[in-house]
Amino acid sequence: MRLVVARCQVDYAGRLTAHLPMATRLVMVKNDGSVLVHSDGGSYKPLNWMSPPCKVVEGTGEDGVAEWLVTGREGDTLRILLADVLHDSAHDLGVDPGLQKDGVERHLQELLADHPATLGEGLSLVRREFPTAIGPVDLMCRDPQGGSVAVEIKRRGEIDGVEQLTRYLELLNRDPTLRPVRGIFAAQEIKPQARVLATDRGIACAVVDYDALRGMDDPAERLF
Amino acid sequence: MRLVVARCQVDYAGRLTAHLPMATRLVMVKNDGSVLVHSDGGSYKPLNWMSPPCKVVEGTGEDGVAEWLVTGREGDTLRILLADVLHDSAHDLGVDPGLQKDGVERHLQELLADHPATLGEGLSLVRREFPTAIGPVDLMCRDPQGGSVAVEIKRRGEIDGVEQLTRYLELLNRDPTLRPVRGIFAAQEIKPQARVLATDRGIACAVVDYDALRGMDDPAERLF
DNA sequence: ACGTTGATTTCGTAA
DNA sequence: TTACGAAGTCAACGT
Repeated sequence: MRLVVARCQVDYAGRLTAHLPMATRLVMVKNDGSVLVHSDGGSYKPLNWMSPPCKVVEGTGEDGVAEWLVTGREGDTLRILLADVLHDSAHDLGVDPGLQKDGVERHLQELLADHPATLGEGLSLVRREFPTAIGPVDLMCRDPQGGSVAVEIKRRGEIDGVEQLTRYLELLNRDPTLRPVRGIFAAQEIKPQARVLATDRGIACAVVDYDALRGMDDPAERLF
Repeated sequence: MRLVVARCQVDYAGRLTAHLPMATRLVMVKNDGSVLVHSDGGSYKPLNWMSPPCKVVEGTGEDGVAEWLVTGREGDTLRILLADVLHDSAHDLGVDPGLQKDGVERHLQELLADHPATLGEGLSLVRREFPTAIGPVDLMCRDPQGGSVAVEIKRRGEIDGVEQLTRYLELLNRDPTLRPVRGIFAAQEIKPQARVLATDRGIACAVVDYDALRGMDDPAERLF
């Protein structure tokens, strides 16, 4: 990895065109050739960048100003003019062992599979990841009357999730051994527009309390 | 901005928990206190990070190993153990003038609002961002026969956009004062699958020439 | 190789 | 301030 701190101007041309006026920034060049231009604020997203695979050609423009031309796979280009180089160093980082995660949507699905009744009175689990031709339904349950209930789980409930559940329900309701199948859209938070669409399609909405579920799951974390 | 290259171990606890084993990486500390941990590959997204506003406390753990504790607003924490520091430098970057973009969907919508006839013979604009219960339709137009036409605009036309327009049309066609409403799916580029789906649903596709539109908009940019 | 789905998404804009 | 959609989204996973 190479780190360059310099006054620079950056121009990108690809799916869009973007321009950064001359200012002092960090230019990071990774081992695979990818380039990131960071300022001293914002979030983790660079001001401008080129994703791998790409190629960097270092040249010299007018007035002896260094010019880097980065070319991507789809013909997009990033041009960097380096006016004053304040720092330039290279480092051998080796291969990273990678990130280990825990606590994402998968976890929410596991908790709800253990406590399906929190989604609706008397619901019991049939199976998780119930297979269909267009992908697995998060949870398949049964209600006290013996009816089938398909559950789609999201961390944040938006319109896309309702669409997804709608597709599952359409398919499942063609199966005479399951029909009729109703749907529950479960999420930690449900956006108003998603709720409108779900209600319009006869899909119930369930807001899930992740911490409460975790408490039910692990008695040690209960408060009483 | 401070740049540290070091063998380090990183642990995050917040909305999820994440762990990075000991390895050599770049740790970037921005002026607002935000921290980014980058490896030498991947994309522009760091392996781990803390978004501003946050606070960094440098301490010393067992065996004299440096330990940084980064605390975010929502009580999430990032703990960094620095075993071997290979590089450590600080740089004053100042405030960045910011990025200028061009060519996004908004601009395309403005241009098409000014020239609706490029979408279909004799079309005229009723209004941009025509409101519905599930969100605004990009353009609402009227054809020479007085029929309503809903237009969904994308830079790249994919299946999601067709689904979106379908939802609008379904809703709009329930309104007796508008009915019947037909749809046009407009984009700079339309993926084959999206075109198939649109056609199947009786939605017309319009491929938009951004440069030509811009030329119509600004006579100075015309080539002839 | 391609499509689908999730994300500590981030970022902008309009209500 | 909030809420929503778009992103040069990226990345993991299944077909």
